[in-house]
This record gives sequence, structure tokens and C-alpha cells, in this order.
Amino acid sequence: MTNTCDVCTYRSYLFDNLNKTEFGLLTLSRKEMFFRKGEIICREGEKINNFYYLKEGLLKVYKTVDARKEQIISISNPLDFIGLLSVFSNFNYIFSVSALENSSICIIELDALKKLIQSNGEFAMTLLEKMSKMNDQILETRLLINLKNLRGRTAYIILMFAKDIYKSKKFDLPVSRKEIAELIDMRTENVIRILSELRNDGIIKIEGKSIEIIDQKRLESISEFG
Amino acid sequence: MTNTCDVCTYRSYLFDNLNKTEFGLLTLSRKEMFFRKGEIICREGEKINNFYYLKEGLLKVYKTVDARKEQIISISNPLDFIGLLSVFSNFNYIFSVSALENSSICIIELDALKKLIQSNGEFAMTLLEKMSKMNDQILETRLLINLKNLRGRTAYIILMFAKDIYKSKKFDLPVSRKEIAELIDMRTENVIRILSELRNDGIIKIEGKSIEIIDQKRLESISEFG
DNA sequence: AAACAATATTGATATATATCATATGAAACC
DNA sequence: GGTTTCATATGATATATATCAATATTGTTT
Repeated sequence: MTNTCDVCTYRSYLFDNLNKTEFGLLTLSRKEMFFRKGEIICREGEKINNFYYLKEGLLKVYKTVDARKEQIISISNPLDFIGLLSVFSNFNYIFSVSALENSSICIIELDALKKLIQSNGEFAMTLLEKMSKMNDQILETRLLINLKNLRGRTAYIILMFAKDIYKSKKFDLPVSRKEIAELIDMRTENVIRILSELRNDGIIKIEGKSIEIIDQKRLESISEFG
Repeated sequence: MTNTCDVCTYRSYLFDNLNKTEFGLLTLSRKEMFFRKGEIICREGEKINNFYYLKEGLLKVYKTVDARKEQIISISNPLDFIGLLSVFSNFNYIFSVSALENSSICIIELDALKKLIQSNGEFAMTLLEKMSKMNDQILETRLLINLKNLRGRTAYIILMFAKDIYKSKKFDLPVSRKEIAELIDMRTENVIRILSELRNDGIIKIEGKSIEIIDQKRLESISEFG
């Protein structure tokens, strides 16, 4: 909602190293946009002109495998940069991004940002650190998920939603069963089956999209050991 | 072998944007080290003090899953930075690196490099671009491999060695069957079995570590469609 | 409200992959 | 030189996961 960057909490997170002039320059090229749940922010293959970061909401980053199947690479939380580092190394997006919940996104012209990187080394260093941390996390998570069996993956993803995203044992899933499958490399039927198992074992409660973790210890043990 | 950076071909690849003073600063903190096949360059968990890049040879980047199993994340070619971006976002390595072939590695003190990033924005930008390209590629490759069935993965990795690493249809595998398995998420027995199948189908020749691609078209088709 | 499409669910079955067992040759060790 | 260890190899079997099928449930469009 707020359109002045000065008061935006995100300033301190990323733009602390900029002086007044630089910050003004950035603000000039900056826009804030609102995306409704389901809307697409950018598409694989499109030219990259902007640098996005997520102010509020929830996004998914994904690739299209074929007409019926997508591969979800990661889920973006508020404060996340969107689009991995590829914005700096590719001319075109190598993935798509869409909104899982209504989201506010800050948009900065990539050229303006690149100029700042070149003129302000402190800022460059901060950006490099933050972006590299995010990239590492995505890769590590993908490697971790692939080591687990289906039960472990399902438990892992429930815990991710509870701990990392909603910070609560009870929450509404922002995704369909199919999307969970696409995120943790499973088939929809197996996601559903295993969710039902976990319910029958008294580890979680499910009712439609609503999930509540009953026995977190057991769920974590399943996430770790399958 | 050469110890003066001026003549090193790698200068133009990465350090073009530095002036004489800056370049001198970097050279001061720079060392070149030789690692024999099998030797470990750095270990998961160790403190990060240096920025490495591979001048000559071949490395593997991996994580230790348990006493008997490793997970190979990527293979580093000459010109590659070693260690993903985590060198900028972590204090300790989140993976290990060892030499698959005798290798020459340039070692720069991380602090010296960070200073340069902060003082020279052009250099920061170049580094950001190159490192992010590498990181993206690693992630993309991992996603791609996981979409394939075992036959597809095996074909893919043979083609990777032939096209990306040795640039020849005939080459000696720098890794054991077990390591191939750890690289493409399979079991050793299945790697061996499928290699034998491909041999029996007249698609490749194998003799110990030596591999020759006979029918590249079919191999590529298997890599793509399984 | 009816018709339709998408999602969720469960069961039965097929298939891919892992596991176990065994053998051989080569390298490492004492 | 003999013993041990590791890499390669192949077959038989077990297990995990995908696929197919059928039905309910929810959401969407008209």
C-alpha cells in the first residue's frame, strides 16, 4: 500500500548502504504492484527487464515440463528476491513465477540496479551475500528432498509450511495436492495417500486445505528418516 | 606452473576490470596450488578463508550423506569458481571438494577479494554475473537429471563427459561407477547394468574406464526420453 | 439449479528401482 | 605370495512408487 520507500521496512533489509542520491535514483525507477492469487508475475522465456522482490504474500517459482506438468522449484516468502540469480546471468527468464496468495511486489528496473552495483561496492557486496544465501538454500533443499522417501518428503513439506512460512502448527495449505507433488517430486495420488496415512496415524489433522500438526516429534522423525 | 598472473589466461576471464593497483593487490594474496588426483581441496564444515578457482584439471563438489555414501553435486571444469556462491553467504563450507584428476587451483584470500568487490563495482558486477550463471546451471542440471529415468540419466552423464568435459566421443571416465551413481542419484548396480545394456545395444563401447560413443543420436534420444 | 470441470480420494495393479547374493578381476597390504 | 579390500559385473527377488480406474467432492460456468 505504502508508496514511499523511506518508510518501507524493506529499506533497511537491503538498501542500507545507499546514500540519499542513490536511494532517490532507485526510488524513481521503482514501482509497487499487486498480484491476485493465481496471477502470473513473469513467464519462462520472457525478457528480463526488472528486479523483483516480494514485499507481502507468497509466490511459487516453477518451470513448465509439459502441458500437464510443472516443476515447482521453490516457494518465495516475503523479503525474498524473486528469480534466483539468473536475472544477472540471463537475458530471459529460465522459470516462471506466479502468486500463491495475494501478493505485493516491488519492481526495480534492472538497469538502475546494475548501475548501483557498479557505483556502490558496499551495496554490491550486501546484495551478493543475500542472493547467494538464497540460491544456496534452494539447492540444498532440493538435494535434501531427493534423499528422502515419499513419506519423508511429505512430512518435510508440511513442516516447511508450518515452521518457515506460517510459523504455526495450524495453517491453510496455499497449494493443491498436485502442486505439493510438483514441489517435492511425487505423484498427486501418493501425496494424498500419505497425507491420509499421517492423519490415520494421528500425526496430523486434515480437513480440505486446513492442516494441523498434532505430533510434531513424530512428524520430524518421519521427515528425517522416512 | 606459471606464477605470474599477468600471463595467466584466466586474467582476461575474470580480472579485466581491475586497474594495475587493484590487480597487484590481488596478486599479492594469490597462490597457486597443485592437487593430486584424489586429494581433498576443502571439507564440509571447515572455515572459509579463500576463494578458489580451477585453472586446470577436474574436481568434484560433494556432500557426505553417511559413512558409505556421498552425494556429488557437480563436477568443476577449468575456469569454474569452486564452491558455488556459498563462499559469500556462509562462514563454513557446506560441501567438500576433491580432485578427480591432477589439478591446478588458484587461491585468493577471500578478504582481499571482498575488498575489491567493494571498491570496484564493475568487477563486482562481472563476478556476480559469472557466479550466478554457474549456480543456475548447477540447479538446472540437478532438476533435469531428476526428471529422467535411470536409462536417461546414464545416457545424459555419458554425453556430459563427452561434450562438456572431454569434447570427444572417446574418453576415459574420471570416476568410478559408484561415483557416477552418486552424481546422478542411482545405485551403483544400476549404473553398471545400464552401461552394459547400452553396450549390448551397440550404442557405446566400454572397456574398464574407457568409453566410446558409437551411436550418438540414439544416446541423445535416450537421454531425452528415457 | 443444472451441467461441467477440476480436485481429492481410495483401491488394484504394473513397473521401475533398490536390495541382496554371488562371482571375478584388479589393486592395496602385510 | 597370500590375504584383504575394492570395483566391476550379473541374476534373483523385494520394495517403493507410478499408473490406471472408479468415485466422491468441491468449485465454476451458464
